[in-house]
Amino acid sequence: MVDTTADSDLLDLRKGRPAAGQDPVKRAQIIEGARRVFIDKGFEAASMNDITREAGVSKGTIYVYFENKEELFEALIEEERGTIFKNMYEVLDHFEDLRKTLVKFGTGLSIKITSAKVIQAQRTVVGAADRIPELGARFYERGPKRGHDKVVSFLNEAIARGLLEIPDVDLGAYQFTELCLAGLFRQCIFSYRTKAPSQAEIEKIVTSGVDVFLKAYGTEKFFAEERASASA
Amino acid sequence: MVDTTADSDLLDLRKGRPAAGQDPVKRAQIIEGARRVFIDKGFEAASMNDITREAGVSKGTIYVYFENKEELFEALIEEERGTIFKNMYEVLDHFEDLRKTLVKFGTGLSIKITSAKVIQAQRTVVGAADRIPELGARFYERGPKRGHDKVVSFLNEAIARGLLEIPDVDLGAYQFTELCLAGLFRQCIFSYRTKAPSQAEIEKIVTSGVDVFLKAYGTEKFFAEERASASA
Amino acid sequence: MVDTTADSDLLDLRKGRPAAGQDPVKRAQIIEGARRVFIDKGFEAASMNDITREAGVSKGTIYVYFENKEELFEALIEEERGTIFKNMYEVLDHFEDLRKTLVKFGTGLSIKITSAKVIQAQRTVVGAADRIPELGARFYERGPKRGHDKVVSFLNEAIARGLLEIPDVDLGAYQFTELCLAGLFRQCIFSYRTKAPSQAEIEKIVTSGVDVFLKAYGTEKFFAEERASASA
Amino acid sequence: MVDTTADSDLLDLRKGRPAAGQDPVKRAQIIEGARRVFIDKGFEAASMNDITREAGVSKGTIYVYFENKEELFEALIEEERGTIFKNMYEVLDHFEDLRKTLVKFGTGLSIKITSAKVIQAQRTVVGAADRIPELGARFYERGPKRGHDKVVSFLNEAIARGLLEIPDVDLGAYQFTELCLAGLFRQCIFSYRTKAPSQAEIEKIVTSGVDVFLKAYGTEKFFAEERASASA
DNA sequence: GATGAATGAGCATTCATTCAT
DNA sequence: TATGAATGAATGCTCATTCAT
Repeated sequence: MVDTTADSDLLDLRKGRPAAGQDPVKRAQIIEGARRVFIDKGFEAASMNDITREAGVSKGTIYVYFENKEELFEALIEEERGTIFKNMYEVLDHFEDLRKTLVKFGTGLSIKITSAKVIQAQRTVVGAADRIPELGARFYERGPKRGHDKVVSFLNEAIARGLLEIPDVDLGAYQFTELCLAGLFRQCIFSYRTKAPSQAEIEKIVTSGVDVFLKAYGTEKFFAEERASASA
Repeated sequence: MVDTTADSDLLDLRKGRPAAGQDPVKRAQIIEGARRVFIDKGFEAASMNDITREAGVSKGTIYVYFENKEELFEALIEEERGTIFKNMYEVLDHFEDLRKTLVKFGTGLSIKITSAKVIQAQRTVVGAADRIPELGARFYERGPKRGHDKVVSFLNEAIARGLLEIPDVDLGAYQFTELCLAGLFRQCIFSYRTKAPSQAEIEKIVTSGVDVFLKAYGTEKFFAEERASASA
Repeated sequence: MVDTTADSDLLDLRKGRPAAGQDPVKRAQIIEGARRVFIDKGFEAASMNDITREAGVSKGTIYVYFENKEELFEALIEEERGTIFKNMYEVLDHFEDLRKTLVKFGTGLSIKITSAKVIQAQRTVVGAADRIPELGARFYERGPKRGHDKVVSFLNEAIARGLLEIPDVDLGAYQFTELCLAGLFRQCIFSYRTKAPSQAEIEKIVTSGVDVFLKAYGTEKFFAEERASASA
Repeated sequence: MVDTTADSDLLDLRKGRPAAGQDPVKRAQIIEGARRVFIDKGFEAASMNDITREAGVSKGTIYVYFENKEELFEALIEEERGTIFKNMYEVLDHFEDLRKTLVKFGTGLSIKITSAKVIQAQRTVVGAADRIPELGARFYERGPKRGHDKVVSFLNEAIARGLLEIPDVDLGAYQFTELCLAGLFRQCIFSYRTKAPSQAEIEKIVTSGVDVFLKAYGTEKFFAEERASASA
């Protein structure tokens, strides 16, 4: 009410009670409870009571932080997406050896996407996408789509360097991604596979996928350079 | 339990009334109603009343034929799977021109899998897969998996004929399928795409996919034959 | 199940279970429970659970018979209105002695409108009219308004017979009704009076009200006839 | 309880901070917020949060000044009553031309009582009267009843002057008031009329009402004087 | 064996009230 | 003393399931 101290900064460090719906700790607590319940049961089957119990906050409090069930779910997915796709594309930022980069990136991508946690999250989004299509769309747009764009950029760079020749880069990027996941995504999401593929399996798939990709799109120059560096 | 006594109701013209939950006509009738409702609304949003109405049978009767909503859904999916993947693989049965066959098969596959109806069904299965993992597994196993096996056979035939050279045929088959769907499956299932891709788009993707596949795995012999038939 | 007997008539007398939402006994039971609760607590404060308990039927059943709380309340009011205003206007149907008829009618009207039960019902409607104005409007329209129209007809008859002379018959009818209730309605509805006025009190008020009304609107002819019949 | 100690907070410039729930300024502020919300939404639909916002005080503070929602509402009605009926009866204080005075008073009364705001307030009181009968009673007693007494006084004055002859003055006063409202009150309170009647309509009703009243109760002397002043 | 009326636990959401700060 | 974040009982309503007919 009076004179906040002079060193009051961008971060409000006062120990005072945070404003309604503003306490990030409580927010995180709710999201964490929601994660457990939504991931475990799916959107429809999850009840706000379950979340209340799991989060250890009262019903009313949840509704202070989130307008309704749908918005809470969206917030969770937003978080989840952030976590999932974080750092996934860094390896594409510094252009070095083409094949190695593609393998490294493809491996990281496949591991992430087929990890148990991420598969469950994706299943939940897919299940909810039926009733809230925008939600699924938003998830795709800000997750996989963004990644796709990064791949396109990277491929363009390789084309500029004369290492690749791709008639339709956009399509090429999709092909690359799919080759890295060959079969895994569908197997996981339909729970035909009940646990994530091993690193070895993924590496085998990705190596082969990259091989196919490069055989199709690699230029003479690329193969010449590869032979040269191999004999070196 | 089967033969009801001779004084069986005059109205029942079939040979003896079937035991409770045993009449296959009624069963089909229920499944048909369930199909319309589940596909239209998804598992959670579908109400047993809707199904009752759509199937034209009473609530009680449904519960004689199926333990509960979940079991009815499972039965439907079992059926649906059969319908979806039926005839999809016929084109692979008669080996003719390799590239043309692959394109034709790939196109049919992509159209089917990305059709609104099938995407809906898959979304529902995925959504439910979390709670009933066997359901998703069974769906995959008897649907996509069986198709995959057909592709493997076909590729083996092509290898036998010296047209392809594939180190890991199983993996190659996955790669082929994924190349035909490049990006579409994920876009559809997350409802980033809200309607099925056009035939033209699919054809473009499949043509490119087959091209990549053949560049990677086609033998000298294959390309020689292709050049020959082209110049003919 | 087949062949309802030949004498099946307009009234379905079968003892079979009535269709959903069609059993008039159950309907009456629900309405009766609703009456007790709504009248006791008012629209908002009455809970569907209370009504469930009071009516001795399950929640679901109420919702089979009535779309929602509001509609249940409307149905109750509809009934209530019917009960309240039934037979109230019969006395106006056979034109006899003017003054006597007016007194008789006015007395009946006042007794009805100020009876504890009716006052409570009106209070409930008024309380609800705030949130559901159409409801109050409908109550007025089909209750008091209809009565008002009957009074207008009656007064027109009297005018035609040369017994009354009223510049604005519509207004005259309102004046008559208000004179019969002089003060009572407001006193009752605000619960300034906690019990219904006595018959004696009402008779006194009505007699006086009719007197005022006739002094204002009675014709020479009317008074002449009255004098004549008095001296007879 | 009143005198807080000398070291009272520097910020409080008033003579000692009032004891909890004792500051009349804050009390008025709360009542004012409550007025806006209760009148706008009715008792049930008004939320304490709305009032908090409208009054600009905290939830806790309201609960220091008023035990609960009901009590706050009661306090408001107490106030409101004062406001509504204030100045309504001034016109009766100076006896001048009888007919004109009655018309003027009747018009003012009808306009007030049928104004949207006042109807709203009355509806709310009526709605609540069932649960808190004393509230309605007190409202009537200190509002309409007090007005009624003023009318009685005025009529007695007119009787004393030989202008009126009324066997039962108390009843006459009720009759007069009702004649001025002929039909309007019930129409408004049941929301059959959704907006207040026009000044013209009220004037017509009141003029007619006063006419009826005077025809019934006016003395020879009154009519003689009126004829005289008319011909003057 | 079939029916569909009835059930009541369950849902998402609101809001009067409390109490730590 | 004043605050407003947190509470959780209560709301209207739905729907999978049961069981008397």
